[in-house]
Amino acid sequence: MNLRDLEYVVALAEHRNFGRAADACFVSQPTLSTQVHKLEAELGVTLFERGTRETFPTDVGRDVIARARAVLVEVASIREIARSSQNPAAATIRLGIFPTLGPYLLPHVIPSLHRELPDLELLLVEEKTEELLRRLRDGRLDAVIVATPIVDDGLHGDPLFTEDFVLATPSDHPLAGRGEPVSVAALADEHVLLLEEGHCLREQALSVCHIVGAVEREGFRATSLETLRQMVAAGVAVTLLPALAVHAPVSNPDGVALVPFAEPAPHREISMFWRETSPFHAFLPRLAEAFRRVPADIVTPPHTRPASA
Amino acid sequence: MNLRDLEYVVALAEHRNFGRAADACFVSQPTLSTQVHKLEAELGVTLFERGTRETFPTDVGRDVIARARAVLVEVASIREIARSSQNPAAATIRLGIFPTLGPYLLPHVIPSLHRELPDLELLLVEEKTEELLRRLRDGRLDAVIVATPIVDDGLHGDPLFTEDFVLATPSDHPLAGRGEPVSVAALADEHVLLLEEGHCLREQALSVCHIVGAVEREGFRATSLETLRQMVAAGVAVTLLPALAVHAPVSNPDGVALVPFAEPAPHREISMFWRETSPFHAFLPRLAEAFRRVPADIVTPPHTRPASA
DNA sequence: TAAAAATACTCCATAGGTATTTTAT
DNA sequence: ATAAAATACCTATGGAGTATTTTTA
Repeated sequence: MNLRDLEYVVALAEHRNFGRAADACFVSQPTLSTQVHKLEAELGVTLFERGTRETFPTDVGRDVIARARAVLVEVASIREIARSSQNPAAATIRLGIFPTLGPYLLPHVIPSLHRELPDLELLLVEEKTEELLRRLRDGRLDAVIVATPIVDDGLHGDPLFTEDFVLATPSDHPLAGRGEPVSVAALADEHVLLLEEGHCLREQALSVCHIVGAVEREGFRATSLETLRQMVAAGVAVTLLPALAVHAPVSNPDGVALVPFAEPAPHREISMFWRETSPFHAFLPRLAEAFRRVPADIVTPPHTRPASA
Repeated sequence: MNLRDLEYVVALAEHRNFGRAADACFVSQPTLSTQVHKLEAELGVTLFERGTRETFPTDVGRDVIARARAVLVEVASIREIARSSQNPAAATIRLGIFPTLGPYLLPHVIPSLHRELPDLELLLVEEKTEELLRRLRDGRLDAVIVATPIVDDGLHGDPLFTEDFVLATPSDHPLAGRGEPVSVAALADEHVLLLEEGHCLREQALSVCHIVGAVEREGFRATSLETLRQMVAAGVAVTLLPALAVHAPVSNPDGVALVPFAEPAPHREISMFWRETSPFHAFLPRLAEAFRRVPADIVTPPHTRPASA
């Protein structure tokens, strides 16, 4: 058994086809085929059921491949430990961020980040929270930025900031008023437009609705925050938008009125998470620090009670 | 990098000497030397400081070696998963047990265990609890039997039984009486003989002493339970012995009187622990079950309140 | 001057390649 | 009939050996 063999079985489990797995490993199909065979012979078990159309792992195969993945993650971290001992700041970090935050947070952070850590390479991935955490746990991501609370097991979390929600209404909506803060209670009996299932913003807005007695606007579920915004502009209903999504450099379409909530405003807590065993464990607090550099008039720094106006 | 290289650096970190590490890996010194060099070149870091008298890991080396160990544990578990898929009961289990229990528990369990699981190979290790847990966590043991509570992180525990303590006194001691149960409170103001530091039996007996106001007999600390027993026989002082240590097939020396405690008797909880990620995770409950087969007149099965007489 | 590690060099096991055959739908 | 996997066979990288030199306490 050697590390290359483990890459082969992991690739084969992934691609379910010897030829494609071989391509992914940059070897020929016979090479991958014989090596997988040899590993099966060495272990004395069949790891894959070969079908002509598709190849898939046996029960033992699944267990073995899960361990093989763990081995490869450890090996990658050995390489990273060695590299980072030369220059910790020259890391390549695979960072995941969820869709209703990423596009609005990154413009505030990336420029200064690039200035402070010029050798840092950030590979950004935008996925829903559930997928981000899955990828973080199995080593496909090095860190994620998500809204707390999360069910964490073996993950280390570092709070970044608290982001208030604001009310977005069609301009001619009664609640639009003249932009003065409005109480959350004013939402009672409103029909609120929400994102589709799986977005954490949907759950966050829903929990606000449950508290004050608002209900979801039936029949429409937006697939992105931008769609949501456009639907409000089209006069369909009101919605909750996170603060970063309504501040410069983001511009708001005509027909949408933004109404801040009176304190205590509904909000969400944003944190960065990584595996305690990550090879970047010592470096990631510096990255988190950079992500805290969002103007305090947009978000609230962690461990700070929102000041009542 | 390949798995053999990782074995080399782990062995070298262990033996702190190229020649001895090479012997341990069954290769020649130049082979190990060149392979370690190549790995250092590949990683671009020095993993070991070479001295003529001794060789030891650099800071990066220590981190790398820790990960290398983790890799090798995972690889061992891949082999074990494959093997156990053929015959789960033919496992070779490295089982640790602490010194004041092992010699008295095993005779009650091994014979029937051997009958029920004839293909099972048990490698028994007797060490103090702290060392057992260290070895369990780093993969040198597959399971341990220790007294709860323990600080567990990622360990799975399965309660085995509750073992009462009995009072052992010199035969001419006032508390010896005629063997009738004696209250724990009777220990107040007694000087109790204890084991040396590091034995969990010492801590267990000490906590009983603290409750009733007994103190440690100064000047003597026994290094084993058998020594303790002999010192009681010699009339030095009283002590607490665990139930299994005073029942057949163990025989007690002349000059020692055994006095049971009245309910509720002081006792200790014995459990088996293993890593949640152990390749034996599915099998070990069967082993635990076997270790519960101790006559109920000696110990109390788990989740059973001791019946008041 | 000894003990330990590094170097020189040789060898061969095996990972990997190409060409081809076998298998299953 | 066709796509996929297995087999045959060849090549060459690199892991492991022995013999020897270099290093340092």
